[in-house]
Amino acid sequence: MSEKKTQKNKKPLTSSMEDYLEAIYELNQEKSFVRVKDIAKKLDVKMPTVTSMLKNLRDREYVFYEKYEFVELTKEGEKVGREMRRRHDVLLKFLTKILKIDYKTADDEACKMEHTLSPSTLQRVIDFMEFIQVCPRAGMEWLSHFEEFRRSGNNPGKCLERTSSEIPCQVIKDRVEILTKIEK
Amino acid sequence: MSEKKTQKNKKPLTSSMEDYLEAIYELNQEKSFVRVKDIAKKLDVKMPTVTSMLKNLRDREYVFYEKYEFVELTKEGEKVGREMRRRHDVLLKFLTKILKIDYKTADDEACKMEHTLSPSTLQRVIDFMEFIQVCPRAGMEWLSHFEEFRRSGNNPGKCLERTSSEIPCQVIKDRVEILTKIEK
DNA sequence: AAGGTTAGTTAGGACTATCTAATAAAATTA
DNA sequence: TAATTTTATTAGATAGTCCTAACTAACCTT
Repeated sequence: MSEKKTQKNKKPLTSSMEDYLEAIYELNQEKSFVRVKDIAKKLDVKMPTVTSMLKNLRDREYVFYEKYEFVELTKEGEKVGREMRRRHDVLLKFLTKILKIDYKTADDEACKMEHTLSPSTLQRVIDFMEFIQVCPRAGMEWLSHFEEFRRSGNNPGKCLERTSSEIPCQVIKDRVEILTKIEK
Repeated sequence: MSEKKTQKNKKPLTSSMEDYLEAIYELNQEKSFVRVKDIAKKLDVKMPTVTSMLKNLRDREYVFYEKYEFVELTKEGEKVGREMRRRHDVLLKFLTKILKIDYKTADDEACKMEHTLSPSTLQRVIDFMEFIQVCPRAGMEWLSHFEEFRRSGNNPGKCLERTSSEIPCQVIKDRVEILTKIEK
């Protein structure tokens, strides 16, 4: 019996903990050292809250932390921080580039969503964005009609007009394919 | 300056409270009377947790509740419950019909997302789905290529082939450029 | 290097959401 | 109706996240 210490004692992280790790990850990229004050500011909490969370994260081995010293992420902590950042970016892109939501709102929403979506759903969002880019019937030109559509009170409008040109472009088609593969 | 009681004492609801109101709303539609036990089961919590939440929601005037009696939503409570259900449905549709996520997963994700999205973002999701339906270049037939696209490891495949002759070279060129930028 | 400013910590409290164990009321059944 | 079962409540505990107030360490600045 007994959960061995080898099992690494992994209670799952809460959303809040993920926020802290993401914040530390970002600050670390900007500054190379991370202070309590900056974390507090970024997350809009008071410093004592940060201190107590750091102790917690230290116990769980996501950060190195000794009092009055700068904070550093452990390997595991960095992994989580980077993953949260990646999720955030994916969602932000989706919200701004596909749904055409303004940056500030989208950024806020992404913050909240990044904790809830499962990896597979997130991947599906990525795939969908890629599909829109690559599929010639969609693409950015098509998507631009979405804005029109909304502005006109969800009236089909120009989107109903077909494009008429019939130039074959095998070469460019190939390039699309190559690009798609490169991202993998 | 005193917050008048006329102002209705509105602390914002937590996600958890929203869950309870949604659950009660749904149970009410199935059964006409709602018991503590059923709420507990639906939300996967123990009965005492429900009891204490009901007291809380009663204080906030979202439910009528007297001990040992059935629970009912107030007008306000019903409004919230219905709204949560609506949000859930919108997200479920988006996840299953657009992103092609399987029902069970989508339902779980919708549960989590319904609390975080702002009304305006949710509306944007609705508009986007409508746009896809209405715009002739997209539509369900187009969307069916998304499944193909994924299955083939995100290879444009048929989606590209069958329409490459309809799309002007310039559009595809632009798309290549955009694709390149977005992945940066 | 003394004194002030800034940054960080400790102590202690509040609130939410959950649980278990014990108890009590309501419903069912024999 | 009395006994049993089911449903619900109370009491008390825990974990997590946040706060304010008071104190302390580290850092500048003269």
